[in-house]
Amino acid sequence: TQVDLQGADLWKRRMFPAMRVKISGLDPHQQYYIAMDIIPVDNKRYRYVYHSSKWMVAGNADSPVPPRVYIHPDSPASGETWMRQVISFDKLKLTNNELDDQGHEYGEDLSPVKAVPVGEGVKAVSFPETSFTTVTAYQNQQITRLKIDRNPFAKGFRDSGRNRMGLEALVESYAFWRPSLRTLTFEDIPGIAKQGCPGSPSILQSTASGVPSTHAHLLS
Amino acid sequence: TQVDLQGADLWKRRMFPAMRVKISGLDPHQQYYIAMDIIPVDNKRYRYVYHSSKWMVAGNADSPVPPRVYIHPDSPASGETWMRQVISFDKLKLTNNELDDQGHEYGEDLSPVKAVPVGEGVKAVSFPETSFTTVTAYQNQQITRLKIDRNPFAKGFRDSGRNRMGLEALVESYAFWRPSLRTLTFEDIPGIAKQGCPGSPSILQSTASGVPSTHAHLLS
DNA sequence: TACTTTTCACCTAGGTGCGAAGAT
DNA sequence: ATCTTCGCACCTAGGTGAAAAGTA
Repeated sequence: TQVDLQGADLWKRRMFPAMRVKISGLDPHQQYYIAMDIIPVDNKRYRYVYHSSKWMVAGNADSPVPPRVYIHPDSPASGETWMRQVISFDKLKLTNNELDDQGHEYGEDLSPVKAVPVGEGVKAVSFPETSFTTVTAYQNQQITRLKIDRNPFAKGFRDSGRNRMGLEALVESYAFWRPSLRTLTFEDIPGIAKQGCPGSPSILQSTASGVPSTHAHLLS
Repeated sequence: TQVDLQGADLWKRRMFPAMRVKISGLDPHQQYYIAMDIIPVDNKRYRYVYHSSKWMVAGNADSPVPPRVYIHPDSPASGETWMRQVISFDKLKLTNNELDDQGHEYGEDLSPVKAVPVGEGVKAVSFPETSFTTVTAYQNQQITRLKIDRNPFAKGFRDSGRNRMGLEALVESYAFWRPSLRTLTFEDIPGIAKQGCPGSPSILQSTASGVPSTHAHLLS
């Protein structure tokens, strides 16, 4: 999935199809912290070659960034509360600014290994299917349309002239801003993932891609 | 202080000069719930008589309303967290709807005695200086001006033609949306309280007045 | 040129007082 | 008539993609 980290505030931009997780197996009466971090897939940067419609290696990633963790704002809460409904990380913000440590996120770490959350009784789970690509401009018109059609804040760009292909009916059949269980990816939309859109782990220009993962901090 | 519970959504209206409290003496490592409720001053309703500029008794209050408690959204938090900064109840909403129990507030109880929060180790503190009057229309132009000048959301009504008396300079000298320590009342604005504006405990038309008080719930 | 940062029109979401419309 | 409720213009606060402006 491509994530736009371009344009305006390169400072702080939400990750649009937000990470949404359902948890089970917690102690209902125990208090938990739940956090999320992002790990780079590799240390390369990519460039989109238009005529071949592919991502080509275009150098190495920026200098490694100290790992950061986004603690879910509902933390701490009881296991009962966490398990009651889907946990959404929709307020997490991406940035490439190394100085920003206001609980925001943006991984450009070298090591592809989880190493961030230190402490007692910490359990980390990684979701490879949530890997995404940070871009400065969407290189796929289908992705642009998805972003505009499904993000409420992009409604201003929804001129009906943009939706013209047959895929629009399928997109519309999905609930608005209600992604599927674990997380909303393009796999949710039939036809897109299978066409092989160029959104797998890779980089464009200056930003890195990574694998968001959730970490459940078990505290006393 | 008069609180507008009129016009649009009689449903849910914020209490504008919000209740703001600073707490000390808590156990820093203990978890606390902090809540607030409102208690009626009496069971009468009042009418503003224009020529005499006074509130006159105009009947009895509406049927008693089951007492409701507004739990501060930061609850639960450690004593250290609570004591670190001023606790603001600016998201508390007033309503006269008896069915609304979505954590909203509006007291029209008969008993002037605190009785709401039951539980272990509950401490309740009442602030008589925060008594206010719910009205359907502001009966005092100075109050209207204060509401418009100091509430960011009422900026659309700030035509400079309204501010003309000498009091405006004093109002402007105060920080915007930063009331004094315990709570923002008209006592914060020199000249208003001393002129005896008709905003002491009393009622206009259909709504009740009350004394907001904070209750610290000490839990394990 | 090539890349980064700022700006902007256009939205969502919600809080104001006021005036019109409804209800009794 | 009086009282209640609804609608509305006008704000705050913040999230979009696109395009302009800045930077080397």
